[in-house]
Amino acid sequence: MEWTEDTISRLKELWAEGLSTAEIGRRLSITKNAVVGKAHRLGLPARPSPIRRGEKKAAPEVAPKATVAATTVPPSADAKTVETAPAASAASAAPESVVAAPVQATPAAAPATPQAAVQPKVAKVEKPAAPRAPVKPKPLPQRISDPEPKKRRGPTCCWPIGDPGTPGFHFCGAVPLPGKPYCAEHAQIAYVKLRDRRDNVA
DNA sequence: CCCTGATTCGC
DNA sequence: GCGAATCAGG
Repeated sequence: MEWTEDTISRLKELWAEGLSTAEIGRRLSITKNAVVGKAHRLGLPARPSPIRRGEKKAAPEVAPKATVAATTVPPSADAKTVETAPAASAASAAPESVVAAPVQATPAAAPATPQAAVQPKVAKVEKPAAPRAPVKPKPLPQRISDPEPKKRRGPTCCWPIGDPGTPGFHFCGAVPLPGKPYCAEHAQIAYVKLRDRRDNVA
């Protein structure tokens, strides 16, 4: 792996987005190990790791202090789902780019590439958590297509290009696939099967 | 089993 | 420096 300025930059970016290492790896076409390894060497801030290894069982200190410790939970959350971070960040950062991607909200809206849209695991994402919560008169999501034909600024691919916060940063801007927030080119790398990944010890 | 990230260690 | 192998927790 050739860690060029560009790839490193991209790594940092995605890492900061809160994507999982495997997810980043997929994006950069490398393994998660490579991602983690590099991230570590770069001194990137470690993200909430499930484990803690090399445990030195020293003092059986029970509860020294009840330090509140504001657990900073990055917005990684659903990185593993079908959609991936760029959309999220794009939605929040994009000045005028279309609304948030309705991709996962409307599975049927993406018949183009069933490979990604029809992940069985996606089902778990939708979980009616509030059983007794009164049904909210949720405002219906406005569709992508512009209601005003006259000022029809079509949807644009919101794949991030460059480093957010830097002058050159922008979004792809190409015409996205129907029902998708990305153009054909970026959709191809944005949607990856959960299976068939390179990190499961082939 | 699947996932996750961290560390180790041969290269 | 690199990353596969390994470890370890959910």
